[in-house]
Amino acid sequence: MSTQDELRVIALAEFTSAGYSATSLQRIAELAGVSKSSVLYHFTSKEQLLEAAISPAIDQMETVLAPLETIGSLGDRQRFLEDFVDFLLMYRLEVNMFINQGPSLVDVPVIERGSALVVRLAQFFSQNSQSVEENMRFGIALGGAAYMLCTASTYGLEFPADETRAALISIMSELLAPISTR
Amino acid sequence: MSTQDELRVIALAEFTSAGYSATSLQRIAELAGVSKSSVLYHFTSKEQLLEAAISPAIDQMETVLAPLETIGSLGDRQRFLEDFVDFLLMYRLEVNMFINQGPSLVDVPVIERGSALVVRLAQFFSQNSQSVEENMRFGIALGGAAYMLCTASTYGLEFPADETRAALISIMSELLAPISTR
DNA sequence: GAAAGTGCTGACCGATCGGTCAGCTATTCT
DNA sequence: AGAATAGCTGACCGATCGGTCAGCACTTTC
Repeated sequence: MSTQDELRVIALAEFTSAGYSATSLQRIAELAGVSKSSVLYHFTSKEQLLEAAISPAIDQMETVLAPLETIGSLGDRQRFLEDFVDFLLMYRLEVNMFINQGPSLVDVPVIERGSALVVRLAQFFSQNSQSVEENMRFGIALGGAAYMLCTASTYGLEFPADETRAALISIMSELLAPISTR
Repeated sequence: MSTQDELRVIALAEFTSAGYSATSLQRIAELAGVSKSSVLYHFTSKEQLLEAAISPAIDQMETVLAPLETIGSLGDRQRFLEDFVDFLLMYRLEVNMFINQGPSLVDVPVIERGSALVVRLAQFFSQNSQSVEENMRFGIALGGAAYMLCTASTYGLEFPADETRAALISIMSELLAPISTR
């Protein structure tokens, strides 16, 4: 792995666990075994390092959300949900960071891009219902999943990957099912 | 409201929205219309200001969790859940901060106290089941509720208080119901 | 073999951080 | 009236922050 890739991976892990503003370039450099100057050679600023760390996840979310407006049958919906859960599992660090720290990182372009996607997703899941509960079910599913996938390990909870996937799909299906099928 | 109380309220709001480490004492002082020195007169350090800001919430959580081990009937359980939801609503800022930034604030005593309470709560809701899904339902309910109560406003969502309470109780009851009743 | 480019470094910069301290003002206590 | 206390302040401190820059070693290109 190139130094640049290594820095991106380390930065993502630190940004997620300690927080963006609490993570110094110096610390990232030390963890990577290079100098701070080297970090700023590969990335022109701390903010650009953040962009590089999470933009692949936002790109992938864009791809996963592409067929959103064409979902028709319940089968379509189930397939989309599974793809979305796979996305959450694959990019759990990025998602957690976006969910937890996104609101304090407005004006970072990639964060705004992600926010727009979340709004689009929320609109889909509540388009046939303006009820408070319906909107809250979506919020709890999204925020809860992001929380589970990262923060849970704080309490020493570690789950097998396949079981995690199955459980997540099951719970989110339940939370996000159309009213008519509940 | 005394200057001290005002500082605590402002600090809590800023810590929650911008993050603990991203919030400077200077900024808190400016928002309160006093000098930075004045902040450090009322609170001996930034960390102690954090303690003062969230310890009332942790105290209240301790009170709410007190009857946890004596819960017997489904009625007990329902009453506890309602009390817990009321606690979440009352201390939404503190809870959000604890959930989102707690893991990066270990070694702060009040955070550790809160973590112990969450562990105790998790054990209750999964004591009769070590299944992955059961544990995840708890995590999603807790993390999701915390997310909804604060971050959702980022996306311009604002719900009436009473509807929020009812919906939250309904959703969390569903997520945390004993397996036997599902 | 000179020139150009890549990866990386230490020295250094201004700004800001959390925190200390002496001292000011106004109120309260004796 | 005088002493003590509470509330608050500006000046200042060392440390650390993100970021700049000249220059080093090495490889590739011409």
